[in-house]
Amino acid sequence: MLAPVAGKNRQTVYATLRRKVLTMELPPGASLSENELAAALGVSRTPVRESLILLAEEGLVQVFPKVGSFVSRVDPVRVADAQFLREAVELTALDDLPVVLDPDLLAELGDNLRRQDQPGIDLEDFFALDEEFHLGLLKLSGHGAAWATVSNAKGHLDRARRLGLHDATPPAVNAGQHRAIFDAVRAGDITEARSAMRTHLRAVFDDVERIRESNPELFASNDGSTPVRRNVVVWD
Amino acid sequence: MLAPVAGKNRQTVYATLRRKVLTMELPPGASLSENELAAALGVSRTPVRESLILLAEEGLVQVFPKVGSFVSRVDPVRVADAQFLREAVELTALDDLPVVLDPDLLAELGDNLRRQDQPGIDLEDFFALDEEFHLGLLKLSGHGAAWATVSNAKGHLDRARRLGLHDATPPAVNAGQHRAIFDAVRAGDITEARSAMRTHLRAVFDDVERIRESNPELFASNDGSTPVRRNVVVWD
DNA sequence: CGACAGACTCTTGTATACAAGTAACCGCAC
DNA sequence: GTGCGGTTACTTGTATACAAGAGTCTGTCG
Repeated sequence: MLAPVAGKNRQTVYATLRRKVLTMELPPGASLSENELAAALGVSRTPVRESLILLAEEGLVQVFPKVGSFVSRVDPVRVADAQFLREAVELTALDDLPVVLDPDLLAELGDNLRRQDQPGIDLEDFFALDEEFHLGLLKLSGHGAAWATVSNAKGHLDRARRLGLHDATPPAVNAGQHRAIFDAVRAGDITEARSAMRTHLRAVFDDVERIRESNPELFASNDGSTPVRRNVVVWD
Repeated sequence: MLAPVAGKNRQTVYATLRRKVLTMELPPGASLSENELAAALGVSRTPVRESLILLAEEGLVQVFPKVGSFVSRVDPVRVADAQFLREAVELTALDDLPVVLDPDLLAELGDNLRRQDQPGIDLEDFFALDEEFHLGLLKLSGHGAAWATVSNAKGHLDRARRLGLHDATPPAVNAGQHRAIFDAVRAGDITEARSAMRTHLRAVFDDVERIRESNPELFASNDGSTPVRRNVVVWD
């Protein structure tokens, strides 16, 4: 059951639905009836429908005319695409690092890393710090604006990571990789920074592959056929 | 005046409006009243509105509640962002080129280059070939899917290029740069390919800067202030 | 002549009504 | 039991009605 939201505008509905999809509260395959969502959120179909159109544009939702709307399964092709895009952007950004690094951003990143190292850290908190860390690195090279594109493209990747908590690399290991990148960046060793970043991103990608093997039902088939339509309605 | 479209569905309306914005038929600052567009296209407000929402998400349109919707001015920040993204993706893709290149794709690229070399080629045709060429290079390295993201992000860049035809690098020069990239790729010289690609993309970026100097009214101010709202209605 | 107030028009945002089609379900015939 | 046909409920797509605010224009008053 979805709780009604405060504001009844489209932005709120969109943000709510997007969050629920990304956090797997609405898992892949879940049915997203415009009428049901509108009733549950206490608004009319219009803002719900417009939100679904945007989510469909991001690939997080699939709309089948006259049939229904469903949360997308994780598409391996899109995951690989996001992985490549992310590597390309984050590695190239390292090449553009200025000689003198912004001390404020450096301090922020250092603080971020310290928080990542907290033992028993909540996974949602860790993901948030992870996002912030990578965004911070991009800002350091003056390409913070590119994060929006990367973030948008890697929606599928994130969903898989959030789900397969068991099979994923533990936060402590990720935090260690983050620190390796950060140390190399601070030392001005671009080559080492690139290497560490590549190792880190590849590890994330491998996580997704492991998750896929243990939770195949959340992934789309990769045989190039038409996407699955009728799905189990997992929600409620 | 906009001619009515064949199909009355949203996809058609969206494609029509997007094309008119990208080709500058609807120039930056043009007013986009949902009612007017609906009447002109022979549909209701609904598909028009949904199309405008998508275009706004791409940054091609700005919507001011209770005031109006307008074609966005070219935003230098977004242009630089798209430039960085494009460089990152296309250069990184070159690193991933396989040892043995797909002969079909090579033939396609060669044919494309021949068509680019036609003297007195129409500029719209050249832009189409340009797109196809860069997409082909990405396909060659197995990352064709990334083009969608690049293409989406570089909307602002394309608009500027299409407009400032006078100040832009002539097609023949661009075609020459394309051929230099292609030759290096075919020869397996990744370093040279990267160099040629960088030169080419930087030239495109410089074009935009020249266009900006001669057509400042089409660009948003880069002082970080709020975007211009009331604009000259260029259309009709 | 200038400034201010109010009406009016136009805008987007939201809610609702209608249209068209799909798929599931139920009952009947065999 | 099994297969088939019709009905029914539900889906998205589109059109329209209503709401609320912003901006302009005009008339009036000082």
